[in-house]
Amino acid sequence: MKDHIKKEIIKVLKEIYNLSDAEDIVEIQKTSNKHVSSDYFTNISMKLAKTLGEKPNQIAETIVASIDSDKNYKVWVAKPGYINFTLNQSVKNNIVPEILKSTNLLTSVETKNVKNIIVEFVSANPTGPLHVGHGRGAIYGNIISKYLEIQGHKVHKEYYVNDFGNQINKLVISVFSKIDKSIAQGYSELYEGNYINDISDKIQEFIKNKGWSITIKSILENNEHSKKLEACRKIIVNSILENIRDSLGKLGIVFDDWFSESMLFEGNLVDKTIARLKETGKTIKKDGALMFNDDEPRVLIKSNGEYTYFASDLAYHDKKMREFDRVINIWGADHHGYVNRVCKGLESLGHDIDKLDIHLIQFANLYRGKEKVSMSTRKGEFVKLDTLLQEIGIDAINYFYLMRSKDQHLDFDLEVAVSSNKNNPVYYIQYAHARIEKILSQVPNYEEFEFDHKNLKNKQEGDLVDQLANFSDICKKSIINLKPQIMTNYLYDLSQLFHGYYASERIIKDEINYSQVYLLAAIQKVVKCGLETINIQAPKEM
RNA sequence: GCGCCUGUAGCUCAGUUGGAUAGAGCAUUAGCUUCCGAAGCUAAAGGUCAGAAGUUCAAAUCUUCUCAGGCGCUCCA
Repeated sequence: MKDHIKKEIIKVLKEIYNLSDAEDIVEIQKTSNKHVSSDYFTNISMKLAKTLGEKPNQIAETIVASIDSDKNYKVWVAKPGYINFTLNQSVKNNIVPEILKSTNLLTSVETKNVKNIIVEFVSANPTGPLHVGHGRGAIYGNIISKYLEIQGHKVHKEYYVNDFGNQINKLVISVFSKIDKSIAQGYSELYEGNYINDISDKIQEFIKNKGWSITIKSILENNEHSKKLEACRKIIVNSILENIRDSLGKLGIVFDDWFSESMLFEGNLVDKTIARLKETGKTIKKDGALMFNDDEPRVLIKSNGEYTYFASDLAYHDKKMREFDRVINIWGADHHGYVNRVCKGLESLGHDIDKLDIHLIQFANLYRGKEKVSMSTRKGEFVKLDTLLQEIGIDAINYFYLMRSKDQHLDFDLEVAVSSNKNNPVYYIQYAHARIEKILSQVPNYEEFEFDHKNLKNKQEGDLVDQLANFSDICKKSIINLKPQIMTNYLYDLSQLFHGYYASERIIKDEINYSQVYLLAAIQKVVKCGLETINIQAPKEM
């Protein structure tokens, strides 16, 4: 209908004003103002006022006078020159059967340009269980991947495992020092927490089973035992990774690959990447270290010969850039200072930086009522993601982490998230779905009756129909632009309209208006579809 | 000091490509059950869109500056 109106306007403009570029300047917009009872409007007369030297109102009247009359809508002018189009309600009502007939409500977001995309997210260091600080990135990365899949792209979800370097050594020391306290000497800020104790038990059992009759200290310090140390290191890292994988699995997050940093070194990829970087002349030697010469020199190889995180990260990204059409990283906002460095490095390696998309996620604060929940990672006193899941459930986790733009700091109130009332948007939306289910179950034969577009007349029905008609646009905005919060907001608004309607209009009555039942069925279908796209269940009863 | 994000009602936040009188929820106040789930609904009240200047017929939205908050600027990862 929008396109039809646009064509009509263009036609008129060409006739009256002989405008050759009418196609480019005519815009038909959806009316969002609540005080104006129109569905679409155009601002074309304001745009033309200057060049034509006429008042916008006058131009609008002239255009309207030339528009062929159409049964489907009314055209009218409003100051200072808006041309409004009010669609006939019963024509709009046809969205209801259209939705019900559709086998896939999301076809409008499908792409013709299918790409091979890697989404890397979470990638928390394997030095402890996931805590609530990891939650937002995990849920966000998962939905971004899903959104890209809905669009038809080939998506590869990857977790980058930093199992190389200092923090892993520190982890090993932390575990070993539980067996022999003297090992901790000389180290500060070792990892603490029950999980460290659990793993040290595991190591002790492993050593016992192997029948090794050597001290834990000698495994660590004696070079003869380097293979034994390596075996222990693997057990430690793997048991943490298992825990992480398990936590993510409970959240419905499954990765296609867990790519390990040490693989980069085993395959000499880091050296190869650095060698290529050297060829570009962008590296310098300074104070015995090899540096990438960006705005500021950035260390690749330390003066003691160790590689920095930056070095292996460049190798990793180099690999991703070669293997995929589009590379997406989900990082915490605290990494933003690092973005430029990686981009510059990749550019020097000859990559098209437009292929790389780094999503920085702002931090989320958890509250229990007014009290802020501490996220301190010191001494293991953090709230684990598992604990959060147990407390509020998977649906609330998804919704609350997705309800705000990634650029927005997020305040997440646990008391609201566990409440079973209208204060909790998740319950409110799910309740709408369940309420409709209850009604539909009482008229199981409704499909034997015809939908009549003339039988939805009141204001609330009109508002609901408009909101249903918006769904396709909302999907585009949310799914194509990768903005889940647009979906959560839409579903909340739709539920609100529904609950108001439900309270004022009785559906099951002596003479049932089956068109109303169809309307509810369409609402339910849209709610369900919307919830599914953001990984939330649509319960039939609750 | 430099960089990124944010600033809209008492609180938490929507606000589409710049459009008409600024939108919800919470909290507050006043109401609504012989009836499909009150796990709900209706209404009132609440605004210097951080501030200033600019662009425009039109600015919460774009530009510049100022102020405030969060985060980052290691031979850390």
